[in-house]
Amino acid sequence: MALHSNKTEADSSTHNILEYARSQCESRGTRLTEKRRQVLAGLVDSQRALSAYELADYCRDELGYSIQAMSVYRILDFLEEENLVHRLNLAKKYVACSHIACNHEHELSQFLICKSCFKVQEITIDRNAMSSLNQAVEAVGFNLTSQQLEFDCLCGECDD
Amino acid sequence: MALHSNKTEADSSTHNILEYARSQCESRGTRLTEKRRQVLAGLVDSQRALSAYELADYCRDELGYSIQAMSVYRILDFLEEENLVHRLNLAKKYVACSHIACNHEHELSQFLICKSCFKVQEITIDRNAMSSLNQAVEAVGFNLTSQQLEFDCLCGECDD
DNA sequence: AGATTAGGTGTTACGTTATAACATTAGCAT
DNA sequence: ATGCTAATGTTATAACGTAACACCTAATCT
Repeated sequence: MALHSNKTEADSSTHNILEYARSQCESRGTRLTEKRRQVLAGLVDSQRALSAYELADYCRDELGYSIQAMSVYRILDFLEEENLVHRLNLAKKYVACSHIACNHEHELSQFLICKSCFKVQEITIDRNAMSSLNQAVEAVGFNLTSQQLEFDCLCGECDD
Repeated sequence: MALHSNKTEADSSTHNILEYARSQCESRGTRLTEKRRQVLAGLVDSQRALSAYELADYCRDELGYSIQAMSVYRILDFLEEENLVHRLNLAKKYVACSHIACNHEHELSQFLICKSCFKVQEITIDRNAMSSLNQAVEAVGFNLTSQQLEFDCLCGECDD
């Protein structure tokens, strides 16, 4: 029995995503280093939103990778700039972009975050509703800093 | 010159709000203690969103009240239960409810938070837009935990 | 009034998220 | 190899928040 499970991090979908990430970075002239690949793999693999510290633990405990929490922060910053992960301010956690391996240009999406189990669901809100929101905001002299909104939710499993 | 400015915390509008808070607590059988009154006064007086620690500093430096940060947390919890303040999760700060001194039943409101100066503006989003948002959320099996949404913004003064 | 009880506040310690600063290592170019 | 830049390791610290316990004050009961 191994010291850690080291399960097949690279199952088919994870593998596809990492391949996409590699080509994405290559085309942008950035480097998807081994550590960065591992952090992204951990986040994809977990299928949840994780804090930087939780992600460091996950990489160590579930995948056998050793990455310092401080490095995780830096790597998450990098991955966010590459549009591979999203920082969720409300939950103070991070998720892999659900559209990573999609070919189509991704729509502007919003994030539903289960406050209990931290599953994250991306949705795309009706254009009229978004435009009505933007109008209401502008009417009082404000502007949204991002159209990628986040909403505290309960998912079906955690809701009573 | 005094050790602190101790400016007239109880200008007319602040005074009205504190009077409202007192009657509100009285009718609910809760106690608006001196410390609680001071914390609320500080938050109203600042006219911004403040963190618990910032509020403790504000009370000390601007109003001459000495309140421990830990007590501020407890008092903010109390004031939130009394519907006198709102916790803003996105900004990790707190604001006095803008409708405190209004007589009319307050509409369900959303909070626009300037990420730069932390001014907070409450708006009420179009009913159709809110219902369309709720439908989109429910369509994927989630539910909003609160209709009092928060949006990261820039206000007119801070926006370029 | 005095005793009892509950509520409120002071105090200390700790947990979590995040950043800063500097040392060290790895990868690349000349 | 030399040197440069990027990436990571390491340590310290800041900001936000909670937990636990001690102490004090206010309300209630007899």
